[in-house]
Amino acid sequence: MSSGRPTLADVAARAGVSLKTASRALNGEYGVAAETARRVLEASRELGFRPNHLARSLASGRQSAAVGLVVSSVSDHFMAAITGTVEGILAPRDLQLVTASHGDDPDRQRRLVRTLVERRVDALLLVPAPGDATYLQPEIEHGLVVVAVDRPLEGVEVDTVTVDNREGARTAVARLIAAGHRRIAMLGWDRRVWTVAERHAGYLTAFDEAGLPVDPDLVLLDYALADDPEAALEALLSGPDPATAVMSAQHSAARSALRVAQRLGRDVDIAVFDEIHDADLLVRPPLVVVSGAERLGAAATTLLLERLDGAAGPSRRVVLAPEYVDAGAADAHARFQAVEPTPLRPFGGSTKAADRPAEVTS
Amino acid sequence: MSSGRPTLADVAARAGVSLKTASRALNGEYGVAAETARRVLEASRELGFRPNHLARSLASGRQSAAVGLVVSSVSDHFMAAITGTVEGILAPRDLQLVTASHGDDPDRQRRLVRTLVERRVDALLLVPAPGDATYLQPEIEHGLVVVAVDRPLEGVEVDTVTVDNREGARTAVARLIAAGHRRIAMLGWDRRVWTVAERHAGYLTAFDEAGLPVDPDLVLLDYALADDPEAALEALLSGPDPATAVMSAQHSAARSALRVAQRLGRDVDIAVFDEIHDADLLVRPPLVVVSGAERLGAAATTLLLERLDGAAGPSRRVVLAPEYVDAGAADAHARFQAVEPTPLRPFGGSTKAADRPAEVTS
DNA sequence: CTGAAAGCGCTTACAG
DNA sequence: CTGAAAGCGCTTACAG
Repeated sequence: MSSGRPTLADVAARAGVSLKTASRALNGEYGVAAETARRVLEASRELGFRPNHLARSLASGRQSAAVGLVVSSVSDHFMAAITGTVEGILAPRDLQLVTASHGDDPDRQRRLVRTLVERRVDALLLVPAPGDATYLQPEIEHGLVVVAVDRPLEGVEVDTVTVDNREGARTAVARLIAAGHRRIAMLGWDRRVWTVAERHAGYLTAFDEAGLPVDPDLVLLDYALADDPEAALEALLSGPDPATAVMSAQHSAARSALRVAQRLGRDVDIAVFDEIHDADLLVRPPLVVVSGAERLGAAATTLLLERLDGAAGPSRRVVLAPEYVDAGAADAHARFQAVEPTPLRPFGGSTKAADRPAEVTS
Repeated sequence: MSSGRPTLADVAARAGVSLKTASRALNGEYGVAAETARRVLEASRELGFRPNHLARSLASGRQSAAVGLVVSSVSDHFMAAITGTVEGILAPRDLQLVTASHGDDPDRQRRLVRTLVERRVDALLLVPAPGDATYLQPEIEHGLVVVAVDRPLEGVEVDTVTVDNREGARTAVARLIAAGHRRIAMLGWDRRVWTVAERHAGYLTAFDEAGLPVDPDLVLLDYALADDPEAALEALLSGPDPATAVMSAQHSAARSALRVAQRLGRDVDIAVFDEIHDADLLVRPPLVVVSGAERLGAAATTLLLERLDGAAGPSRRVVLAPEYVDAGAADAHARFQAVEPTPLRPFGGSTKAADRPAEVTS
C-alpha cells in the first residue's frame, strides 16, 4: 500500500479549501491569505502529510532530482571513496543518490542502467563495467545525462574523467627500478578492466625506457579470476629468480602480495594504485601510492552538474594527473589528507595539488 | 525535461492498438494475440520505450521497490561493509538502494528521512544518528518499515540489530589485561554515539572484574571532536605513566593511535572494534578485533525483508554475539574472510560462526 | 486571493 | 482477445 498516507486532497478537505489552494500554501507560493495558509499548514501537520515526490515530478514534468551511481562494488574502498565525494557534492544540491553495483559484469550493468532509467534518474554516474555500452546511446538521446568515471565507456561518447593511468604506472615502476629492482611483478585484478590494461601498458613503458627486459611470467593480470590467487602470487615471489617488487594495479592485489611476502619472510617493495586507507600503517608501507579516487569523484560530479544545469556541447574527457605518495615518508599521512579531498575545477585548469596540469580534450 | 521520452501512448499509437492492449503486451499479461503482442513489442523497441516506474507505482498503488539506507558516512569502511551486505541481499530482490549520510547530525538525519519518505521508499535502514527520533513514529504508522542497525533508535520502537557491544569491549579489554596491561586507554570517536558509550561501559566492567582501578585520564571518548586529536593521543601515550595499550571503539581512532605510537617509537597493544580492512597487515596487528559489520547488515536486511513481506507483530531486537579475531594470528585473514560475509538467520538461532548464540528479545 | 478543469504516464476494474 | 473510462497524487495553465 501507499498505505493510509494522507494526500493533498485530504489536507485541502480538512482545511476547507481547494486542492490548488492547499498546494499553493504548502509550496509557499504567492497569493494565499495568511489565515488560509495557516489553516492548510495546520491540517498538513495534523495529518502527517508528506507530498508524494513521485506524483509531483510526474505532474510537473520536472526532474526527479535523483542521480544513479553505478560502480563495481559499493563496499570496495576505492569505490566508497568515490561515492563519498559524489554524495558530498550532490547532497547540498538536494540530489538523491541511488547506488548499485555491477561487479564488473556487463549484463548486470545493462540491467541496472535499465532499472535506473525506468526510475527516471536525471543522470547516471558510471564506473563502467567492461564491454560494449552502445545501449546507452538512445537513453542519452532521450535526455539522460551520463558521465563515466575512472574508466571510459565503450561505444558511446560521454563526459569522462580518468586518471592518467599509463603515466602513473610508468612513474611508479620507474621508481621501483630506480630503487634497484629488476624483477618487478605486475598485478591486476581483472584484465578486462580498462585501468588494468592501461597500468600494464605504463609498466611496459617504464621497462622499455630503462632498457630492461620484461619477464612475462611476472605479469599476472587476472588476479581476481585465478583459482588460487595467493598460490599464484607465492609462485611469483619465491623460486630461484623471484620478483623483488610488485606493481599492483589495485589495492586488493597489493594487499595479497604484502600478505604472501610476509608469510614467505620476503622483503618486497610495493607500488600500488588507490591504496586508500592509511597506507602508512601497513607492515611495509608501499614505496609509491598512486591516487585519485576523490579527485575522480569530484571532477565527474562537477561535469555531471554542469550537464544537469543545461551545459550542451560535445562530450568532454578530463584526464587527471596522477598523485604520488611515498607511504613510508614521514609526512605520508598528512599528504594523503591534503591531497585527496580536493574538489577541483575540471576545466581549463590544473588540479590544484597535482604535479602537472590535468589534460582536457573535447 | 522528462524529455522526448516516448510514452505508452506513443507505443500504442505506433502499434495501432489501445493503451490497455499495449500495456498488457509489454507486461506479458494474458489475453493478447501473438501478432498483436509482436507489433507492440516492436513499436516499443523502435521508440526506445522505457516504462515510467514512477507513474506505474503511482497508478498501481504498489510499493516503490526502493529502500533507503541512511548511515553516518557512505565512505566509512564500516558503513561501506554494511552497505555492501545490504545491497547484496536487496539487489536479487529487485529492490533499489537509495543511500545518504547524516554525519551523525540529528537534524540532517531528520531531513534525510523526510526526503526519503517523500520519495516513498518502502523501507528505511538506519544507522541512527544520536538524538531523539520520535518524528519517525507517524511515518511508521503510515506504513513505513524502519529498521535500526548498529545502534538503537531513540523514541520509537523498531526492529533493531546491534552487536553486544558491552560484552565485546569487556572481553577485548580483559584480553589486554590478561596480556599484562594495566594502563589501557579508551578511545571513542564521538561520545554521543551509542556504541561508544556501550563500549566504554564494557571497558569499565572489565577493569571492575579484574579488580583494577580505572584512570579517567586515559579515557578519551570525543576523539573526533578534539581540537588536535593526535596531540591528545600523544599525551596519553607518553609522559611519566603512559598507556601501554589502547581499546578503541572505532577503527579510525585505533589507526591514529597506531600512527602516534609509531611516531613515538612506543610499543602499544591495540584492541579495536570493526577494523575492517586487512587488520593482519598493519604495522602492529591489533591484539583483538571485534567485528560485526557484515552480520549486522545481513541480519537487519533480513528483518526488513520480512516486514516488507508482511510480517506483523511487535518490534524485535537482535543482539549479535561479538566475533573476536586476533589479527596477529597466522590464520587471521582467513578467519576474517570466513566470518564476515555470513548472512545469518536472525531469529531463534545462533549466528553460525559466533562464539555464542544471538539474543533475541521482542 | 481562490478554484474547477485538464493532464503527467501509467494501471485497475468493467465492458464488450 | 480488445478497449473506453476512471483514477493514482500532484501540478499547470486558465478563469474568476
